[in-house]
Amino acid sequence: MITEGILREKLGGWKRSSYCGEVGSAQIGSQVTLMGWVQKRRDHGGLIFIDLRDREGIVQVVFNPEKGAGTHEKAHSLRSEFVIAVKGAIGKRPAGTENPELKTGAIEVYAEELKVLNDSAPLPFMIEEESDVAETTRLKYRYLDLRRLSLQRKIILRHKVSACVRNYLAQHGFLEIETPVLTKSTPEGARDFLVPSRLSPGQFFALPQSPQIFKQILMIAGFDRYYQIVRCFRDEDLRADRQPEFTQIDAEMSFVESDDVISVMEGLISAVFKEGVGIELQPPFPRLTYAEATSRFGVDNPDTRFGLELKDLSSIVAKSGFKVFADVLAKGGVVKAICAKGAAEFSRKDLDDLTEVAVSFGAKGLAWVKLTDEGWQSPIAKFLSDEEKAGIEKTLGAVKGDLLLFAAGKLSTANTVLGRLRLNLGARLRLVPAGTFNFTWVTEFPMFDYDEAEKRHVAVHHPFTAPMDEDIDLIDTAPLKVRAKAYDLVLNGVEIGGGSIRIHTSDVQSLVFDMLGISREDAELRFGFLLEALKYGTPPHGGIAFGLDRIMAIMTASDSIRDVIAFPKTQKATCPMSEAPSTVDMKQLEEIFIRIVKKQAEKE
RNA sequence: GGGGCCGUAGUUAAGUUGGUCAUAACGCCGGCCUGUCACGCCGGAGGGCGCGGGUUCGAGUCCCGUCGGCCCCGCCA
Repeated sequence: MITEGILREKLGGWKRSSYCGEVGSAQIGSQVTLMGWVQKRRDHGGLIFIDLRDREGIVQVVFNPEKGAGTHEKAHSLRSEFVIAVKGAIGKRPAGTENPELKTGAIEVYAEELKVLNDSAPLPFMIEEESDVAETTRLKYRYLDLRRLSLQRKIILRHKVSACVRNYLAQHGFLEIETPVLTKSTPEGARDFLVPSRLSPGQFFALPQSPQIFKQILMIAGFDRYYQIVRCFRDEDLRADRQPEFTQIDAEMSFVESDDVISVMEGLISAVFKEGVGIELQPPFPRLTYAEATSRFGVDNPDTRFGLELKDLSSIVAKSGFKVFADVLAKGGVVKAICAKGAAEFSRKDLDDLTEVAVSFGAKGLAWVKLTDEGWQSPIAKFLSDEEKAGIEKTLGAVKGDLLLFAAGKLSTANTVLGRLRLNLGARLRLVPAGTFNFTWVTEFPMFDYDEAEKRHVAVHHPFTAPMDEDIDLIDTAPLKVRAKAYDLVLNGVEIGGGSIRIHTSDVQSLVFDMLGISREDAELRFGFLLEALKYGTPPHGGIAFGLDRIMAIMTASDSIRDVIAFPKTQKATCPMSEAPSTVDMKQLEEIFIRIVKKQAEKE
């Protein structure tokens, strides 16, 4: 009896005959042995119903006092999440008692023998399909959270996708080769996680932000095609789609150009989405150049599931009497706008919200126009001529009932502001169709960007990306005009992967380092082994890396990648379950020659 | 580094202008119940409102600070 000490029986040679979720009408009449967790007990005093759960699903077990009083008595003591084994016969449920909600709802198990393998303390929260429990609590008891079938299905699907990736890439000649986790810090890019070396006092390993250099070295070594499903580490602030450790599907190929990589990877993504969500994608996927993507959608990761594209009105309002527009244009800026169909009825509050969005992305303010029965309703209407108004309406395809939103300023600012407003409006107006997967390659990224804070050029992709052949002479003269052989794959407005053709000659690599303000000495110190390797017969090569977590999040319609990672971290990069990170013993610190320096506030 | 939202029983939440407001549902415990699957019915236990100050005769309710969570900007080659 449970009340007099816990009853915990041994398996005693019992073998499971199938998973709970796998029994069905086909087995009616046959004997089964099932093992799993008690999802729910419905005790009628006489009949007792137990929903028995394992990773494949739930089946109803019936305990009847007339079929073994001892077994029935034991069933009475069962509680949620007790671990049990049941022997019995599969039977068709009596007419009218079928449960269409359950996959196994046509049948039930008539229990003859029961073993209570383990009990369970009362739960901190219920194991339910859909949970509204606070995420911290769920993460603290992640093993319970993961028992929820909805979460198990996501983790299981992730496994299937990984298996599919390995299968596809192996079939296409890619070799799975492991690269070091303890590696060398490369100051370009994200902040590194550092690991002190006990055997080299004062020196540190870094956890890889990606296996970038190693996979290039593998190409130099002649492996021709490499892949790895690999953990990467970046010590930056977290987001819903960013974890400090995340998983990449990483691949590299030799003797290829951009189109070759893209083509093989379209096959991979198609295989993965067939496996994952059962849809047949139709490669080749649409492509946009970076210039076109930012011009039409405002961002380099365009969500192409809906329209609401940006239009340039600069030429129309070039001689405008509206000072804000005129001033911006005089300074070389642009005036762009979007037209939200049917949004003329937006309230003052709606417009305030949109203005707030615009300002948060760098706008000075937000000019708007409602096209109503009375014509232009807008704070700026009086500054614009009829001719200008007509031109704006024509360019935007605006009609009565529409709302027009304007951004004036630097091209990049105007694009960003309208691009983000577009996304906000897309959600607000429910323009985004559910269940669609729109893939777009974005190509011809700029090689360099200018970092105002650091007063130097930085690589938009990474320092090993090759420039486009026709732009190579611009590196010295007009670096910001140089386009790279880089490509991102965007799915529903989310960057799910990116890659490039790499520089495979040491002279071009040195030139690019020069451009990035990395001195010869610095380059030698940081990437010396790569520069050295490039000298010894490096084949042309390129590759790509996909964010597996993001792909899985989209496939499973999850709001956060935390839902597709078995053990994710909180926004402060902690693990509520293991309570990592934590302090360590002084002895451990001494061994690695580390001393903790307290923050000023703590000293006092 | 910054902005926003949140923190009341195991869980999810309600708590008016500060004064029986500590409340509900689910869960849990006990009892009854042979067709339930949000089982039903009866009874019961359980928190002092994230933490620390302050204002007040009196504070989940106001103020300050702090910790934690989530979303976002910066950051993330």
